Amino acid sequence: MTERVERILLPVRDYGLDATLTSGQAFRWRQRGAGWEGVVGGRWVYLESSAAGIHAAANATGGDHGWDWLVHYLQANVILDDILHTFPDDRPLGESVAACRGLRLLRQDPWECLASFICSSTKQIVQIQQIIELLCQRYGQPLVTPTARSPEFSFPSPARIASLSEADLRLCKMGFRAPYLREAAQAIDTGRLDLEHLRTLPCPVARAALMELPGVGEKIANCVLLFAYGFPEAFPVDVWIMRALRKLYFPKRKPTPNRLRRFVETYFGPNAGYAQQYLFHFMRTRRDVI
DNA sequence: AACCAGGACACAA
DNA sequence: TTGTGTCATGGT
Repeated sequence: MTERVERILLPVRDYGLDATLTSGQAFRWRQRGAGWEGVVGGRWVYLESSAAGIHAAANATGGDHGWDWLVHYLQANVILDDILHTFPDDRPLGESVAACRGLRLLRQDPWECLASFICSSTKQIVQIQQIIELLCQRYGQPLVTPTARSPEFSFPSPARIASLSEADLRLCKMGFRAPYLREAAQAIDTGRLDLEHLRTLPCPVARAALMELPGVGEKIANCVLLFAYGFPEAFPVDVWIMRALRKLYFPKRKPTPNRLRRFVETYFGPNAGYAQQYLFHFMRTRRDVI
């Protein structure tokens, strides 16, 4: 089939593309040449940053709303300084911001984000990437890509995954998470959970709704609230963040879950989720410092 | 080669 | 409420 690649320059400042795409919030970006190749909203995309901004290449779609979908995904219209100014002024956060210049939060598709993080529990990021890639290769739909390029696949829909057996899913190396993913897909496919409706709800209500799903606890729910719905106060606490918080802010003895919740939602301010992402990426890339 | 990974859950005390 | 075992897989 024929395809035509369109290109654009998004003139965005303070955008750390590498940090953003490798900070464990999205799992389908692969380094290719000087940039990154991935799939957004069912389209193949190539991104490369330069001093002028982000160069993007994607298939022509028929000119509906131009590149709005990509600007929205990248959150390229967000004024990063406005976010950073709301952070508390302490040393670990200051070092994290300095080391992770331009780190952003993406605005992902809720289903892909939810499914990805259901597969994430006690897995390293590289393994999560492998699981997601297997899932897409096996059960996604082939996408139009530039010629002479390896085939890309869409992220399988809730209906598609709901139609699979647990054994089918285990072929993607997701182990005990397979029944969780299957049941979540069924809940959404049958309409028992409406992911679009969650956008309109207050953050705590949306969190409670997500946690109704098997295999979705507070941490995974917060990842979806932050990375897909854009609730900037959602604060996922994984093992890395827990280690950082205990060492930096609770050196005496470890806080109870309730104490920890109250701390992160008061201390880090209205954009606690952004602060969390900076601490997380800093911890994982400069392990020696903290 | 042990140890651990962007956890959740059932169950014990 | 807080602690422990279990689940599956493979990277480091």
